[in-house]
Amino acid sequence: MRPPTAQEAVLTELRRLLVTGELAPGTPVRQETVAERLGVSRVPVREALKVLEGEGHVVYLPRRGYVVAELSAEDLTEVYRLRELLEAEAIRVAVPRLDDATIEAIEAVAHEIDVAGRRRDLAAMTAYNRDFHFLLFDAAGMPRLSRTLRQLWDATDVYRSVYFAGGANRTRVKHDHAAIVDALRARDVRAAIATQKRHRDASVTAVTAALRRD
Amino acid sequence: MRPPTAQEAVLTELRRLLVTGELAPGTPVRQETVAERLGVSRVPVREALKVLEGEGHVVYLPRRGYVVAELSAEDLTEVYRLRELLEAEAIRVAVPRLDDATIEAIEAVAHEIDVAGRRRDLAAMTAYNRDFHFLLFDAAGMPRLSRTLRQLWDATDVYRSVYFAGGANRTRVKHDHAAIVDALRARDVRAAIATQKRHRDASVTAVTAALRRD
DNA sequence: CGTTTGCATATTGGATCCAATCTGCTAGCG
DNA sequence: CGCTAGCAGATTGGATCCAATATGCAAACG
Repeated sequence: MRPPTAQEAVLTELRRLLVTGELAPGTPVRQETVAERLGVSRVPVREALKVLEGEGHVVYLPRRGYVVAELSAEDLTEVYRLRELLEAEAIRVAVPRLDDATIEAIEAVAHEIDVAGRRRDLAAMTAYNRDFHFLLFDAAGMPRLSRTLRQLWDATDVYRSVYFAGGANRTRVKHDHAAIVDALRARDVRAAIATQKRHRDASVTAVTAALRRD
Repeated sequence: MRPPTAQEAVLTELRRLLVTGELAPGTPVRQETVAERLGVSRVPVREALKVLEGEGHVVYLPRRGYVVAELSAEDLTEVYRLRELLEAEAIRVAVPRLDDATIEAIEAVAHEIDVAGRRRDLAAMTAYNRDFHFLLFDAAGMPRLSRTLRQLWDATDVYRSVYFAGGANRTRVKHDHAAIVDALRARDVRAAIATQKRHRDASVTAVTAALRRD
């Protein structure tokens, strides 16, 4: 019963279609199609699309409609560079503020990723992975930073799921996350930032490779 | 002319109302009121509001409507901290890429700020001031960075205009801008970043003071 | 006297309808 | 044979209408 309004329901569903790739980059989004698929009129669909436009998931061409955004290789590098700067700041602020309960919550989520990985549940993995990292980022207590980081993560969600698909990457992720948790426990800011950077770099090369295959 | 669609016209007008403070922080935005004031229906108004919601200019409460966002002191500090990180990156990338024509354009805009200041034209000053800084930022060739920075600038636009109101600040701004241009001419990244930081810090203290007066 | 219930009004959310524009195809022209 | 004009269908943008919910006030109740 979460969505009291239809626009939110549409938004949630469109997001799902976008991250799973069912709505592939480059394809136009027909308002009528989306509307009747979800059993609503075009009005809430248009409002949801405006939100997605602001997040960069779709591009809007007046009188022509909305098209699923395509990510260029340069755009991808830029996203990861900005993540590097902002995630470092988030970790810098968050680590000294972390309480034990939060660290344990983070570790618990890391375990969930592993469990989801064993049953090859990609959707759950990406969702838990996000939780893992944002539990840490949010602990900085900087809502605007969190929001900006979420935007950057959103932009590459479609492409990042390919990273989890590879079995070799899964063990790597598990190892990286454990290393991050260790750094948090030790309250070691430098180690946390460095580990997070290595972790991120591993995924950017994988995603870049996936992007080139298009 | 420019706005082929009504939603864009509404968006532009609402932005103006927000930046000038005619729509003060905390006041609810009545869709009907905006609609009839601009001679359109509520539909394009709602789409424009969704964009502004994404930018953080208004907050949306389902079934209750939109309210002009208020900026807390913590939020302000956060915005400026993020600007510090991202503007440094923009300058780092942009300065080595700057050609003489761009530097002269930047200097020309600095002169325009001064001219506008002499005739006490606050609106023109803030607009030119923005041009001055974003000519530099955009030169980094990182569109997503530019977009993020614009969002951060937008968030504090209402409050920043008070800074330009003070005559003492005007001469300070003139001096700072000249120092920035000098650093650009010398292709001195460190100096440019340091100057920009001092410049920004001066405004944050002024804006914080203005905020407390609320 | 304070609290709560019920009702009238204001306001939002969504559906439907119509106008404007874009797309693709066909036919006419040079 | 290629190119342009124009027409029909598709699609978007916007207006209007109706339903659902929230708000404010007043009267009834404890």
